Amino acid sequence: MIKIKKKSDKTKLRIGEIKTKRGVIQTPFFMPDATRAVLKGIGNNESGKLNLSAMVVNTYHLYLQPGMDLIKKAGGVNKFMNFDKPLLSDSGGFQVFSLIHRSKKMGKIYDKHVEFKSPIDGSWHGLTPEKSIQIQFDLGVDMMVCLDDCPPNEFSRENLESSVNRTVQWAGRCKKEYLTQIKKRKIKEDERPLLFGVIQGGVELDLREKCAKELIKLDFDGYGFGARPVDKEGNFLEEVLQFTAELIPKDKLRFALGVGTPEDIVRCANMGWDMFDCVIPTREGRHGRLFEAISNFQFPISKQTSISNDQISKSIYKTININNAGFAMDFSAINLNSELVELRDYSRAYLHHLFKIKDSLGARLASLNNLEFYIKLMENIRLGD
RNA sequence: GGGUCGAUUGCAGAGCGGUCAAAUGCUCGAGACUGUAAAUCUCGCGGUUUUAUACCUUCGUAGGUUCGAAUCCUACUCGGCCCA
Repeated sequence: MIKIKKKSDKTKLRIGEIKTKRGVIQTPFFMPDATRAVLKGIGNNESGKLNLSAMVVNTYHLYLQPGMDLIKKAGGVNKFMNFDKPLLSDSGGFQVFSLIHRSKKMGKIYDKHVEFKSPIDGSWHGLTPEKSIQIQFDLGVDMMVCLDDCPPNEFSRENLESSVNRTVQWAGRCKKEYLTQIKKRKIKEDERPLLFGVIQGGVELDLREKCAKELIKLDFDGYGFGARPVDKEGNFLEEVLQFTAELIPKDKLRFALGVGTPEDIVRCANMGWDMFDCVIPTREGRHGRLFEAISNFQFPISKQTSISNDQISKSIYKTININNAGFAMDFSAINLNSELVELRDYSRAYLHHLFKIKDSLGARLASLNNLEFYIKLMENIRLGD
């Protein structure tokens, strides 16, 4: 499925490409989260400027709002949001389960399906693996994800085990429904969306292994890393990520869902993970935190492997909080090295001002800055070592 | 000129004898954010230190009553409104 073009001799980093119906994507790559079919505060037509590989939308959010009838009438989510590059839809598992794990009132998990309450209007909905897949076909995306049971990492072993069992069982139903939909919709082989299974198991390595083995039997295009990639204290689960990457067949795509900080991405790429998505660049941008590359990615960062996250982050980038008083009079460019004219021409003092007066242009500029940083980070990783 | 109401910590604005360094909101200062219930949330915001049911300074100014005053009284200063 993944065509490997280059491998590192020092690490597990692999550089390659994958084919989707909307085009070829160079790996490893990062997808910003456009959860509700919009890159928050930015818009989707920045793709030309930003050189995005792909983006992530969410089954759960779009099903609730604006609803699938509308998306179908719009001609699919790509058309609706005016984005012609590949899209991946997340299954909604993470959202529904995090909703329920945060408040039991918000839903209930059954073996066959999951029920949840819409936080928007309080209405009740059911989600089955089949329904999740059908919705994703209706979205018309390039890559889709099986509905999984996503537990918090600190769950008991017993709970993690049952979530693995449920995830595997649901993955089987997803695959079956996927094949049914392919047939029903008469989708040709080179037009079919890629399907990902999600490996759960929390921090229990043997459960990760069990989950991976069962999923591999079902044969997916790629496999994702389920659950949060960090523990409660925010420590990156390096051992678990490393172990899980090894479980996935070499010709399959490895998708580290929700990863992450730049240093987490570098480390995961060096473990052989191919795909990433995260809210960090856009969310932190909206909150005024800007990523700034040290030495503007002049050298390959994939060399940095066995050193700690802290060291990696210090050697790649620093962040600034544009809200801080020190920027009030800083008339230097937001980012002198940016490809985007507005990031070169607007000053930090002006961006500081925009945040102070809460004008959305501030969020937009900061998010653009961070996305450009992430995209350049991935381009740099793809240089190899 | 007469009457009347008011003056509170950057702003607005509670408080009307002790539990008040003084609610709340904003501003301000800082922090968090990892398959987005996040343009959100957290903390700080008179000073000092031994960080405490501590001390000092503060509720227009100056006095007074009281064990005790931002809160009551008197005068003054300034401001709003009403009447001349």
